[in-house]
Amino acid sequence: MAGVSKGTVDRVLHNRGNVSEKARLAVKKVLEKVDYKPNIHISAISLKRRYKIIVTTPEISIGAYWESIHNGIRHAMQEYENVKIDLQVFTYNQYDIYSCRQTFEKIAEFDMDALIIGPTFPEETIHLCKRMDEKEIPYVFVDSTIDSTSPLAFFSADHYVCGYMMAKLITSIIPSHTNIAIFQAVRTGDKSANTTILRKKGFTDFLEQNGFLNLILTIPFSVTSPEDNEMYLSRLFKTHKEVPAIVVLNSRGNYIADYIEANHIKGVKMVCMDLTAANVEALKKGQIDYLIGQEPEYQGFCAMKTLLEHLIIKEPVTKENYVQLDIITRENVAFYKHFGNIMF
Amino acid sequence: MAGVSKGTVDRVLHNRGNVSEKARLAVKKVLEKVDYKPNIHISAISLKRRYKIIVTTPEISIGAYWESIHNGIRHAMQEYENVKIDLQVFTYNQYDIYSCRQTFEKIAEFDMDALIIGPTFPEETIHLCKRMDEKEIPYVFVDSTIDSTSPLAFFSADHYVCGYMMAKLITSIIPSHTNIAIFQAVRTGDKSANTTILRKKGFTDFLEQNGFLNLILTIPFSVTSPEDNEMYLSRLFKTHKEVPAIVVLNSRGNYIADYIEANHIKGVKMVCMDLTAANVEALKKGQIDYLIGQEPEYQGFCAMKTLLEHLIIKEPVTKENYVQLDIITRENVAFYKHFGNIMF
DNA sequence: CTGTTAGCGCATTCAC
DNA sequence: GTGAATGCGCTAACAG
Repeated sequence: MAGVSKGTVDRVLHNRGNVSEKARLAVKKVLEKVDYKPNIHISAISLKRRYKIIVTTPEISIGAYWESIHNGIRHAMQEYENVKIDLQVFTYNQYDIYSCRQTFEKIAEFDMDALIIGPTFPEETIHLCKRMDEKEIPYVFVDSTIDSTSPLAFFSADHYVCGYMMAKLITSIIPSHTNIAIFQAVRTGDKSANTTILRKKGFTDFLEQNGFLNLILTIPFSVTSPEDNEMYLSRLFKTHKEVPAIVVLNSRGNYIADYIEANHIKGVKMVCMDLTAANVEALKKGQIDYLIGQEPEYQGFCAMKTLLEHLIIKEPVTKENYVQLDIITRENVAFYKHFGNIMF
Repeated sequence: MAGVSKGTVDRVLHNRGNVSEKARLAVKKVLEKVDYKPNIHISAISLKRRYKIIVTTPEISIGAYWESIHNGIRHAMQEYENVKIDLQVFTYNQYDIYSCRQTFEKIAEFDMDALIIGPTFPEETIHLCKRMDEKEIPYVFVDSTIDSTSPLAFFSADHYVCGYMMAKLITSIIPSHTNIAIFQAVRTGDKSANTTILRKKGFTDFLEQNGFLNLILTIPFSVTSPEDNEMYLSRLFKTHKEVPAIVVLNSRGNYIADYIEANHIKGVKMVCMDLTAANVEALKKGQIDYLIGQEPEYQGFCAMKTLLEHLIIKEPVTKENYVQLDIITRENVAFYKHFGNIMF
């Protein structure tokens, strides 16, 4: 249509240069007119290039939160099976800041085309991102985003709203005088995860803004040395004659639910995070009343998909992407497929 | 690998016959070994065939439920842009059984490769499906499914559970003695929609099973002649000194919310269905407390996607597909993209 | 600076 | 029954 060959069109499409201004304009005009959209799948089959992509997140345990994110990532790779991807995964211990630091240092040395980061500690992440910025390697965040970085995009829940909703839900099912115990994970290196901080803020803001006067008990919670939890828990249930309501700000609510069941404590209302296998079980048994889901598969899926689309056909992407905060009860949990539901 | 040419492999893949048993087995064996998966996108580009697909649903109004389903259908077509599809849409008046009957009669006469049905009236739908079965034309349901038919698949919420959840939600935010008014749509021809019946059953079952003794007022609700609603509504709020809680079993909760606002009635708790533009607005304003979402875009998307995959690469599909029942509040509504979220 | 050619995985057509 | 040839939209290597 523009009176030039495929080769020239291709050069225009990918700004490869070596095209006369006249030909370039002619081609551009036609592309505009026919509203040309490249087909990424077809592109991919003919593309010889291999992409090296690195993924770094907290360690993956089966049936837990981060496994879902990785599932989503793999799922995107399946959908773009024609794209030749070399994937490398580096996990770190999310409860140990030194583990994170070490892993990130190592990653920074590698060569790659893009990076997916599941961040926990802000400073370490910022440091890694700086290195990527220097090398102009695009990176995207999943689970949460970190200030002072410039990712290509992020896919995260709004953790402030998340905490806010947890407060709304727990207060909707307990008497106004009931104490509320909030559990948050302790981490070596004394840094809280950025997500926990935001959730806690949202939680207390809700109570304040809506005039709730429940006594709030903040309780540390160790994933690495569970024996400490026993102490806190027994103290919690002994010192207060009336059982408190419980909110767990990380995905390990099932630990608390198990303690409560093992000790035959009755009447505890619980709101927890994430559809881990163990949490879902506790929800079904009625130990947990509400779970908040944050679409981890979808996050991983979108992260990888966005990256691939950016690498293959340039096109600008939406940078800020907040995922759904699903309110799950024992009634609707069965419909939240641990793996499905990716459109867009 | 099997010592035959591409042509023979293709014949085996598509059961086109004209292949010796020996060659067929050799190819099958190799396909098995390499775990061959056809790539539907690449298939589609080389496929000469055009597919004629008909969609029939209730009429579409902007910002309303059925528009979302159609959006999802179109979205699937975009994702499979290489597939040559001739789409024809026939809508009927969902509040008029005769309109439905007439539309379905017309459709039954047409020739097509596949059909997507958004059903309302069981008998009319069964009749249409019988005709399709005779001609061996595959059809899939969206929104709800109908007994005594044999669709290729259906994508629907579990409407019984939906009603059950609405009961749980409304009772969680009202005092135990509050009356509950249930609105359900009236339809000419005196047939209720199948979805309404199921939701109502779920609703009353929840109350019964959990010992709730609230007085239930069932109120008819006309979408076609709204002037009748005024009468019912004013009577409702006059005869009962204490304002009742309200549950609307169809997607038009905003009508009631508007009445309540226009008449300055305070303190009404509401649980309604579907993220229509008007309902979302009422939710944000605080008129509605909970909305139940049923992923209409996703339903439409999956329906079309399933059909295409069935038409192009045969492979068996999952027949029964229950979608998420999302619990939406003013806090999390912003994250439910009216258009996104399609994986798998 | 430009056009030609080959090839990606797949379907189709036609001659053997 | 079978294989070879052609083409879908696209990238890439190369010859001019």
